[in-house]
Amino acid sequence: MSMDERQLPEEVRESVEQAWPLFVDFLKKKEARITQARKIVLTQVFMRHDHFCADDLAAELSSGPNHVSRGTVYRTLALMEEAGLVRVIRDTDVHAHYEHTFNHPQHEHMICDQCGQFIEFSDEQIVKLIAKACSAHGFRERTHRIAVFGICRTCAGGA
Amino acid sequence: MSMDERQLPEEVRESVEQAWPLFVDFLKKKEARITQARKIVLTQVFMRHDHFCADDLAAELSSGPNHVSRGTVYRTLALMEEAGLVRVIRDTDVHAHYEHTFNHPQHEHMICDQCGQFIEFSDEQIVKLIAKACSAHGFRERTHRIAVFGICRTCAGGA
DNA sequence: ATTACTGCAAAGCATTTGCAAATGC
DNA sequence: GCATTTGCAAATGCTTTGCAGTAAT
Repeated sequence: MSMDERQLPEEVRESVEQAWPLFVDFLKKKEARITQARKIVLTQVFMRHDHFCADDLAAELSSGPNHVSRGTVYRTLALMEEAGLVRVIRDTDVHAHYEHTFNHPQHEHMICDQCGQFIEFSDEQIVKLIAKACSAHGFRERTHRIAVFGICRTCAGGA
Repeated sequence: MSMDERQLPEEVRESVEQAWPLFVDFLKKKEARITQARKIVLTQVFMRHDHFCADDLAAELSSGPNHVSRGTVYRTLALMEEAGLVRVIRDTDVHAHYEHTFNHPQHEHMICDQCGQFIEFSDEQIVKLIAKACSAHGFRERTHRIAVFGICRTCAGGA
């Protein structure tokens, strides 16, 4: 329960010191509470260099002095995402989506947050730039996937 | 069990007539069998205009003359993906991945099929082009996600 | 005849949720 | 003190799997 910040690596402490006030503001605006558990989760997030999965984080916090339950970790991560402090880079939608590729050239998708509609678009330039980035990194591309999230014209304009 | 093709809409029948032989070739190379169930699933895939989820497809085939079990639908979809006839546009990886956004500007990812490593890259041009595509579609972007799948330099070069 | 595939139902597994106890305000 | 959170464990829901029967080669 202590959340003793003196034990944190320097750069982690720095990030936490900057990010925590932002989360506090967000929570206040939402009229939600500032709790120990939320601070512990936020701190643990910044302990990770980059990518992590919710479940690993939950496992790390499942024991020890800074114990936070699995459910709370998931709930807090959702809040942090809403606050813009964390980004989902690979999600598990309720289920997998497919499309057939036959007579259906590569294209990308915009997905409406509100109605869930998929809008297809394609851009040769983008495809080329991705290929370029790959060769710059010595990465052999098999396929790529672009998803843009936001609000579609209908949902934005209408009712 | 009949798979009576005379009842299929014209353009569906056409796609199936072209795609099925490709799947047959793929299965032969793999020394797998050409089965009724596999043809039914393939046909059903082409009945869908574009996006569909595995579970819906399974539901559609769970009764009626062209009955195929849920397990088989999932197994066949995996084969069709391997054959390149279908593309996953939104997947359920084992679990969700996150990253913090604080002091960590927007960037994209290359994900190695073999070692699972995430390689970060960013390209201002791509971001601009996506924004442009969005405004062309009247889509209000909240965020986007690019994932490139393939083989990383280490896995390609080494052992 | 073999051997792979299918169907079924049960198991897996990350994530979510209900509820009583705890904590922040 | 009152309302939100938390922890726990049970539920959820998509997907996978084991196994016995069935179909393809």
